[in-house]
Amino acid sequence: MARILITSAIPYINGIKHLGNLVGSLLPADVYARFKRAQGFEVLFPCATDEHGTPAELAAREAGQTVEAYCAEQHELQKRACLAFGLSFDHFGRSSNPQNERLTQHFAWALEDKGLIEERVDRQIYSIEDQRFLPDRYVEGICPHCAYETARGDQCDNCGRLLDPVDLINPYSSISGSRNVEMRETKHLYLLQSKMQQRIADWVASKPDWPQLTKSIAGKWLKEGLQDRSITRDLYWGVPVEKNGRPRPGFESKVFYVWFDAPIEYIAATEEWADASPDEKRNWRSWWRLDEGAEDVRYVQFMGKDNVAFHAVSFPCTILGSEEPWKTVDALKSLNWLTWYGGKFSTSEKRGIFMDQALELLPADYWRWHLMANAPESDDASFTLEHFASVVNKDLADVLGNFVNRITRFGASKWGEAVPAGGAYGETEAKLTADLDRKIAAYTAALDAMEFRKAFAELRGIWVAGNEYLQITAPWTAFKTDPERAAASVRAGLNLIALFAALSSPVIPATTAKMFAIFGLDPKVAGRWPSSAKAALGLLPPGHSFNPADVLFKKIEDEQVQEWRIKFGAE
RNA sequence: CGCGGGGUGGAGCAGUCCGGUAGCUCGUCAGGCUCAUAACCUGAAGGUCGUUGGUUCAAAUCCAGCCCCCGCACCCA
Repeated sequence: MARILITSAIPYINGIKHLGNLVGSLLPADVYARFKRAQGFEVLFPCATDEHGTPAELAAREAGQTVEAYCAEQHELQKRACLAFGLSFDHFGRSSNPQNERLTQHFAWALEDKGLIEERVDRQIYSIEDQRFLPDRYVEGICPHCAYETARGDQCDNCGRLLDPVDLINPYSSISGSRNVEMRETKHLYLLQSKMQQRIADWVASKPDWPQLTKSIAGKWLKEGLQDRSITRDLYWGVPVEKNGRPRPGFESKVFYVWFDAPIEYIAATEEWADASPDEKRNWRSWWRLDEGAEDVRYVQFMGKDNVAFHAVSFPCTILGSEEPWKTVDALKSLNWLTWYGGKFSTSEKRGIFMDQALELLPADYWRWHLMANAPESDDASFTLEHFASVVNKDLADVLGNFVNRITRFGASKWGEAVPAGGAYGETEAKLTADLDRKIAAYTAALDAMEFRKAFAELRGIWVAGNEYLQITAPWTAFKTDPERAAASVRAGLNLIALFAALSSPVIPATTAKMFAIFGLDPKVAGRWPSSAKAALGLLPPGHSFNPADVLFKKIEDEQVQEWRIKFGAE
């Protein structure tokens, strides 16, 4: 059976991520990983924090910490939040670890060897007050094209033109505001992406199954023509620029650009995963090297739409340019943005809910269900607490939770806490299983296609079918006239709980565990992806004992919504 | 002429690539049921698919123009 490698865009180190980041890549990747594991595939799902770059340096300085200490602390916070959300990474690494440093230098060396890297002298803005070269986005000034007053160094927000910061009129540092800046010459390494134009175009053309959004973004970049780009920066914090194992002359105070080393961390995190458990002799190269066993690997990436160009074009330049047999992405799922009441999630203005805060309000599954069932797939989607409460109350509490509650309570009250014997499945059950098989097939197909909204609408329909079945067989009525029939109906209902648990495991794993626990089932065995509803209805034999669970989901009250609205800055 | 995304019953969305009875969830209303978290099940009302024009036997779907909304502005994706 094929192996599946899954990555999510790695979260930047600064701060715990908000719900938009979560649903944009981390959560869909996790849902897909859990789905594929349940189907029996060998899955590897590594993740990491993206730690390098100017923002981390500045944030550390503001916090009065060294950047190393700052990143170590932030990494632990993020790791804890991800685990608490049930994100099932096989390893959660750090792009600042030695594995990534070695691999980044390896790729730079390989690219240079193939004539795809050259030194160029740039003129760049140096801020005397800040004692540093200013990256493009930290230089502001007047746009030379449209005279807009606060154009950023990389792009004018008024006329949209891409700019070179040295062309700005009256430039100043947006870090300190200082106008005491000057132009200095400095050497940088350039990745000659222009030479890769045809190879990337051919490679993209070999991926006809990519979704619309992905193809259009990649197509746009290719149409405009790939530009050579600088892959080094004048920073302290990053992968040092070396040559033959020594600091590269003229680059002693430079590091690789964060966007060059960050995607390499996908590979490095896999190496970290192997190194973390030497006893198991994990072979990370068998996941990434086509010459070392990776030809049976299917690689699926998840990311927000802003990251598509880097994954569909830039990172492939690095990989393909090396001319080494590295695995490249097969399927690429990109999501749009989640907005907070139609506006932006904002750290500084305290708008929106962050992962750690969310879990203080409600368990992870509440958020996971709502976010995935309403994932921003075709367009940006707006998160509102009102919508969240409505979806949780209806889908989780009323449809699924209530189903489990009504059948276990009724069964226990009439037959005791064991699956009732007696009666036999008949025509109604045959119709039910035929209907469920159709729905399960549609659900499975949607998950395979990574169409999450559609998938979870199907799953909800499966839960509803359980309630419909109980309504039709009405064991509470049948019990009076035909107890055998009622027993069969309750037996089917109890088995449906186990079936629903298995089917729900990708999205609400903690609830799945609770549902299996009702019957003392081992999730590893019972959690395997169901192939036949008919077989599923016979899983729990008569006499199998169970414990009616507490209510699975509590409803969200209007007062809570009001309270949270105020607390999290809803407009 | 900046770039990109979008306008489908009260709300949120699917359908648009590959034209052919307008679909789903919530909400509303009515009925049923009473095992269950005032829950569940059934049914109904409600839309000339932003707008104008074109192509066609036929357009939400194809073509052209126009209008409106949302991102692209410290932090952030």
